[in-house]
Amino acid sequence: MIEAGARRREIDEVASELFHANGYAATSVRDIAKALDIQGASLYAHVASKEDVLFSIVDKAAAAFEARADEATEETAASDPVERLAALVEAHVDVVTADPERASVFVTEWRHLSPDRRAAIAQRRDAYEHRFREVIDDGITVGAFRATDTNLAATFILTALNGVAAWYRPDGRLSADRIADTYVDLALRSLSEDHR
Amino acid sequence: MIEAGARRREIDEVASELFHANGYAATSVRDIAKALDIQGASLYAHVASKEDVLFSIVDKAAAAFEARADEATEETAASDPVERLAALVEAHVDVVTADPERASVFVTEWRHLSPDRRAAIAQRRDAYEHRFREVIDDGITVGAFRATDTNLAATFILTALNGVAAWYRPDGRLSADRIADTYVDLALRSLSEDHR
DNA sequence: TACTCTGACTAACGATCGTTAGGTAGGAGC
DNA sequence: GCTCCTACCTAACGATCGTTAGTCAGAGTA
Repeated sequence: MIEAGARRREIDEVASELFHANGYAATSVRDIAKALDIQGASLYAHVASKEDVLFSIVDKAAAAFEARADEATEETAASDPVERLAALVEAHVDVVTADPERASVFVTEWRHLSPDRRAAIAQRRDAYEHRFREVIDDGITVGAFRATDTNLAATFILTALNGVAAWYRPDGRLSADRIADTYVDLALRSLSEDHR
Repeated sequence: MIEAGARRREIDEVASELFHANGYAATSVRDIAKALDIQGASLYAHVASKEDVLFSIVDKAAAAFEARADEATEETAASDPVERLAALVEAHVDVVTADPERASVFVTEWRHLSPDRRAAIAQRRDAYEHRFREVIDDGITVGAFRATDTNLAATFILTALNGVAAWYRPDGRLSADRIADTYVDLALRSLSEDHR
């Protein structure tokens, strides 16, 4: 009971790659099966539906973002908004670069979930994004940040962070750490008080 | 000969909406036809293939970005990099908000083009993004900007700009102008020299 | 009036889709 | 040795996919 399906995890893994590369709708159940060297119908011994696979991936990705944001928030709970935002940005980039396929599917394919699940994910995403808005607001209050519109600033930053999932390659020119550091710097400066 | 197919333009329009809402792969030819109150097969009186419709949309979007960037570059040719980048960012947001569905399809669905067309679009996109990298480099040279990695900074900004296509609604809380102004501010400050 | 062109139509093609049904080889547990 | 379970198989279901073929009403043109 401790081993909850090694094959099930393989399915999520190859499905992540295929959904990332070609999109959910353009990936068939038989495509996923072929990547595992089994028949399309055999997948249904492990999975109730194609959408279940998508949800499993999206759900895990959401949980990963939430967990790392929790850590980042706890570690920097009492510190100033600048450090807290830096920790949130770094955590986000870490999650993306740790599993870019999964993150990419989370960001771009969630609209293919059933209405119920889509709504649930939308709510979690909103709660997650709220953390960014909150820390930006705090920063404005204490005079560390300046922004004409908190929501827009948070969207600007979060969109840029999510975009990493679309182009990051583990064997690419830029290490995950380098990206995280640079993005923290860009995000903080986009909100910096002392411009010009 | 001056009227190059009013119906053809309608097809692109409704296809943009459907591709934006559900994605290219999840939108059938019959879906597009239904939105025009005709039969699926009747579309082929105007169009050679489904992919042609996608390409038409993507091609027009690419042309719109290029044209507005040309204008922005000409207007600010001799001025300083700060103004030139501001003009580029504003132009980009303008194009996106002027037709968010088309822009969204351009940003997210181009991978479903045939290899030839995909390569051609990738090249145009690269040339377009080069304008941003160039002006950022110029800004660093004259001491107006600071960035540890020009490519990464350009990607950060461009990703954020493209993201507008995903959430902008003409009847939403934020006007297109407001978004453009705020995003110009955020982009410029993310590169500002005098931080802290 | 006769002709052509335009923009639809119906019908159907073969392919592929997600999914179900039913079967079976092989290892684990009694 | 018998049973059960796991993980796969083959075959097939009905639906839907992009696309082609062939037809036709109506408008414009000679």
